[in-house]
Amino acid sequence: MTIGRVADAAGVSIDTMRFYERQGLLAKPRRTIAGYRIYADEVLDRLRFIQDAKQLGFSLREIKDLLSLGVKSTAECGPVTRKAEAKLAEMNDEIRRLQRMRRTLEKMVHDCGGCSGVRCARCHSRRDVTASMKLH
Amino acid sequence: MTIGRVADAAGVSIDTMRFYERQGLLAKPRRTIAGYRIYADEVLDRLRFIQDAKQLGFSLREIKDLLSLGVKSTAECGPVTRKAEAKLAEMNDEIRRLQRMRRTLEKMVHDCGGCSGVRCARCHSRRDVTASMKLH
DNA sequence: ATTGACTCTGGACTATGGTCAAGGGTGTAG
DNA sequence: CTACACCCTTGACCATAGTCCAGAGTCAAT
Repeated sequence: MTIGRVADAAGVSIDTMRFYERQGLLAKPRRTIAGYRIYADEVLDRLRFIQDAKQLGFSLREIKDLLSLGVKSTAECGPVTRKAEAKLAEMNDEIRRLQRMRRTLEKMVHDCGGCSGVRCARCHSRRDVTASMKLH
Repeated sequence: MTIGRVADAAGVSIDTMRFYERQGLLAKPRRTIAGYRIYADEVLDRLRFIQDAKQLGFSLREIKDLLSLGVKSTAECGPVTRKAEAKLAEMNDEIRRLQRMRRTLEKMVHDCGGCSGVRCARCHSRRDVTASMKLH
């Protein structure tokens, strides 16, 4: 298959395919004499894997690592599971961070009811977060 | 105050100060004859505001908007509240997105116990997310 | 033979939030 | 006077995940 057919079948752009190749997520395919890339069907599995992993929140860099693990070994899933668990921990941190931000922002909106402006000259000395945003 | 003193006092770098100025978050300060930036103390309030808003998850672009609202009007906080509420909605979306990803990833890790590799040749036709990552 | 669709490479560009370096001028202390 | 710390501007660079473009070559059909 040429790059265009693969791209269509996988729902990615030709540019994305070439980009993934540069990034090491797709192996360098063989070429025709003219230099056209020729792919075997398996590349579609790989592209599917990449898209799934992206949806799970993995970065391309992380997906590359996952792929290199999976390709090397069909006997142990430990490393993959560990990566997944590490990612899970990261995601939990990020969720908690967002939740903290949300609480603070909610509080700010709630405390504001009908006040006057973003900054309050009387707040200068208060250094809890949002002190400078606190409304009268 | 010169830029270096302000930067030290606010805990940002000189480069950051100049960057904020370019981005329109800090007003262009007056200059000495030699061209040195001279700041009044109020710039510290502004920098504090920026840091607080950053902690709340606002982008510099959004902070710029908040500042322009706050500066223009001391009489209405409606626009600010509305921006905060819009941000809140965005954050809720993002939290939910992350939670969905987390659930999927948790499921994948859980279903995996002791299996063999990242990709499974038998999964080709299953197109729910993680089909391509599902382990035997 | 020519048209149109496809492919190639290399490099520039997007947004975000800065950081760093080069090459120069300024200010102050000894 | 000289050294050193500070400041100036311009412009390049980091990661992320691509997108887009120019200019050239290729392939298939008419």
